Amino acid sequence: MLHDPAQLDLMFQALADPARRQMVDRLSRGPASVSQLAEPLAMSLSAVVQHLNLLEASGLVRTQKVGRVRTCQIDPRALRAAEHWINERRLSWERRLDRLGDFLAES
Amino acid sequence: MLHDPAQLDLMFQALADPARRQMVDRLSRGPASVSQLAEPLAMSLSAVVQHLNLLEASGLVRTQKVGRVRTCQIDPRALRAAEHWINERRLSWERRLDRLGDFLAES
DNA sequence: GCAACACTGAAGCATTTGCTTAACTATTGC
DNA sequence: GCAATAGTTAAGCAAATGCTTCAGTGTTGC
Repeated sequence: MLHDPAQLDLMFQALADPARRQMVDRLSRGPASVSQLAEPLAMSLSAVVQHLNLLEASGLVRTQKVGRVRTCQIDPRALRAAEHWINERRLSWERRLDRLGDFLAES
Repeated sequence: MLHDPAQLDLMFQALADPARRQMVDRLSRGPASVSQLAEPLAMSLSAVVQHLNLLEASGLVRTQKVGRVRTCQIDPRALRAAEHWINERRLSWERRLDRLGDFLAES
C-alpha cells in the first residue's frame, strides 16, 4: 500500500513544500496540535490546515481529534517508504559504479 | 552546500514529479542521453529538457555535453542528502518513542 | 555542402498550488 | 447560557507548474 506509485507521488509532493517539511520537522520532535503546528509559520491557520490535509493524505502524518483539538503525529512507515525509494536508486547507481571499478581493475 | 535549505527545497521539488522520478529511476541504472531519457515518456523532447534542467538545478543529476549529445548521470551525494533529511526526522521520532517505552516500562 | 540528428529556447496556455478572507461548527470553561 | 477556543470549509485569486508548438543552434555522416 505504501509503496504504490500513487502514494509515493503524494509523499514526495507533500515533502516538496518548505512549510510542510517544517511541519514534519516539528512533528519529528513529538506530537502537536494544529495550532501548535501553525505557531512558527507565517500564515493563517486555514493555510496550515490545508497543508496538514495534504500531509495526512500522503500518509506522512496521522491525526486524531479529541474534543476540539486535533493531535498530529508522524507515521514513520511513510517516511521509511520515501527513504527507501531514494535509497534503492542510489544503491543501484553505486553498485553499478563498483562493478565498473572492478572491471577496470581487472583489465 | 548540499544541506542548505534552498538546495533541499529544489531536490524535494524535483522528486515530487512522477516524470522526473522516472528519469532518476532510469539514470540509476546508468547514464543516458536526453533522447534516451525521453524515450519512455509520453511527452515532447522539449518538456523532457525542462524537467532535466530542474533535476540539474537541484543537484540530483549532472550532465555533460560531448558533440551534440548531452549525457546525464545521477549525483549520489544529492540523493544522500535527501535521504538524510528524511532519515533524521524518522530517527528523531523513533528515538522519542523508545524513550517513552522505557519510561512506561520503568513505572 | 547539406540533410538528418540531438538538442535548446521562447512564447503561450490550461491546470494546479498556496495562499487569503470570511462565514461556519463543535468544545470547553466559567 | 455564552464567550472564548480550536478547527473547518468554501470562494477567490495571483503565481507557479507542466506541458505544447515552433523556430532556432550546433554536430555529424555521407
